[in-house]
This record gives sequence, C-alpha cells and structure tokens, in this order.
Amino acid sequence: MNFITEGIPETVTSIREAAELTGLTEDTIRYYERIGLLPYADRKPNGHRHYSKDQILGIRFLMRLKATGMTLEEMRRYLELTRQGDSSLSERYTLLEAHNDRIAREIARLQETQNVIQYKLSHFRELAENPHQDTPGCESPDS
Amino acid sequence: MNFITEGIPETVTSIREAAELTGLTEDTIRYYERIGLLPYADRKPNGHRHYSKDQILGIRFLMRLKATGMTLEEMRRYLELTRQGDSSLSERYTLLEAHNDRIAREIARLQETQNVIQYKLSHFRELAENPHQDTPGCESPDS
DNA sequence: GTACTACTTGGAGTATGCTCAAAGTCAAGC
DNA sequence: GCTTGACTTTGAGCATACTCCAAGTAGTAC
Repeated sequence: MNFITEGIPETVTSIREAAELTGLTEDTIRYYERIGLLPYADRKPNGHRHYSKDQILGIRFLMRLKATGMTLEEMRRYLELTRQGDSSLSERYTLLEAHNDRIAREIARLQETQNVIQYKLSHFRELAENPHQDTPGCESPDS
Repeated sequence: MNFITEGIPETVTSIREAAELTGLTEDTIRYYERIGLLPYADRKPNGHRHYSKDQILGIRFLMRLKATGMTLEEMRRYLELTRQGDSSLSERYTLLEAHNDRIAREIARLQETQNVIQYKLSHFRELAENPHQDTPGCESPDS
C-alpha cells in the first residue's frame, strides 16, 4: 500500500463509494459499463455492483487518460488490449507512448498561448497607465 | 508587419481564404457568425464575406483560446467586452488572467500524467525483459 | 444563353459524452 | 406488512460544437 492506493479499501461495496473514489458520478460509471468502457462489474447476491481496489485504480488511471485528452473510444481500445494480456504489451506500449507524445505537444501549445496571453496582459497594463494612445490595430486580438 | 502577421494580406476577399488563414472550415466560420461568436462580417456588393487582416488576427487569437480549453460561450463573452472598448479593459484582463491560470493548472496535470505514463512504460519494459513474474495486482492500471 | 464556380441562407442532422427519468428489486427498520 | 433508501435496467433527452444539405444568387467563361 503506497500513496497511490491510500484511502481505497480492499473491496468497494457500492457504486456510490466507487463514484466517490473515482470522481465519476454513479450514472457515468453505469454509462461507461454500458458502452463497454468498463467491464461488466461483479455483482453482490442482490445484483449491486462491487469493485476491487485494483479495479478502482484502473478506473483512476483511465480518468487520467481522459483528463489528458484521450477519447472514450481510444480508452476502450486500450482496455481491450489489457484484457488480451501480455501478448498485447507492445501494442499497449506504443499506444501509451503516442499519448505521451500528444501530451507533450499539448503542453507546448499551452505554453505558447501563455506567452501570447502574457503579451496581451502587459499590453493591457500599458493601456491602463497610458490610456487612449493612437496605435491603430493595436487592440485587435493578435496572433 | 511582424512574424505574427506574416502571410496575411491586408484584406481577405473570400470565406475560403479566411478559412485557410485561420484553420477553420468555411462552415465553422459561418456557424460562429450565426451564434454571435464572430461579428456579422462585412460583405462585398455580391453579398460575399470579406475580412480585414485585423479580423483574421482576431479569429486566430480566439482559436488559440479555444485550443487551450475555452468554451465558445466564454469566448463570446470576451468578444462582447472587446466591443465595449476601453471601459472593459479591467474585466478582460481578469478574464484572460483566469484563463492563464487555468492553462497553468492544465499543464501541471498533463505533466503529472506524463510521469504516471513513464512509470507504466518502464514497467512494461521490465515485463518485456523479464516476462511473467508473479507480482499480483501489478498489471492493474494503477494511479 | 448556358455552364461552372464560389459563394449565400436556413434548417436539419451528427458525434461525443453524459444526465435524467421511469419502473422495478431488495434488504433493513419500525 | 409497509416504508425507506440504495440500488437495478432501459431508454430518452440534452449540451456542445460542429457538419451537411437544399435551394438560391452572382459573376465569369465560352
């Protein structure tokens, strides 16, 4: 048990608890199961879903992929490979590596835009100090 | 004329050219105009849209905001302020600053996920070299 | 005059990703 | 036994952001 697994019991006995631990809503968890993004969850005798700690960790990792721009369909593909076991390791490797590259490009774009915004903000500060200077086209949102 | 404005003629005489210069499709430009995200564009005598260089730059800046996670509705709000002129400067400043903060948090999250992915990739490499070691739970996608 | 191309408008349709509602089951508390 | 609450399934509805289509116009080429 390390910091990653902290706060997750060995078995999670309700969809409500699973929702709390993953940050999803109960409806979303059911929806994901319906579209095959999550495997059909184990049920208790009364039909209610329950989850192992590993399953919760799996969902958390998926949510990380989602939060970084992976679509549900791509995530479904990744999970399909996972279910195929070790034979799919190299394909999974390729997939994750590609996603990592995508993230790197996204970070670069975000930083670029931060620069543009900083430029605009400094321009706004100048305008505030020294209002109404006649620099035509200057207020057009540029770049 | 600096590197930012390079390749943009003083006036852009067709929606097709505007699309090429902004990376949008013609349909998307019309759609944005329809929902009030872009002002009703000037028309030539035959009714066709034309754009000034500043307007193209404006669209490019908007696309940057969009590419970094701003919704069309928020962009519409920002443009509304821009149309109000200098009196809205401080509100626009606040808005852009907030977006900049959001970008910063997004970058942090992306980097965090890069770390997790790197960890998983190195785990995959280990598995490839030394297959089928019995470490239960180890293949569950963690974090 | 006819064809062709590039545009125009308005409206309908689509993809993604949820979100909600209806109707029913099951177990616990009173 | 009845209510309450947490769940179940199925299916419909919704928000965002396009994307496509039909019908029409305007200008040029032959």
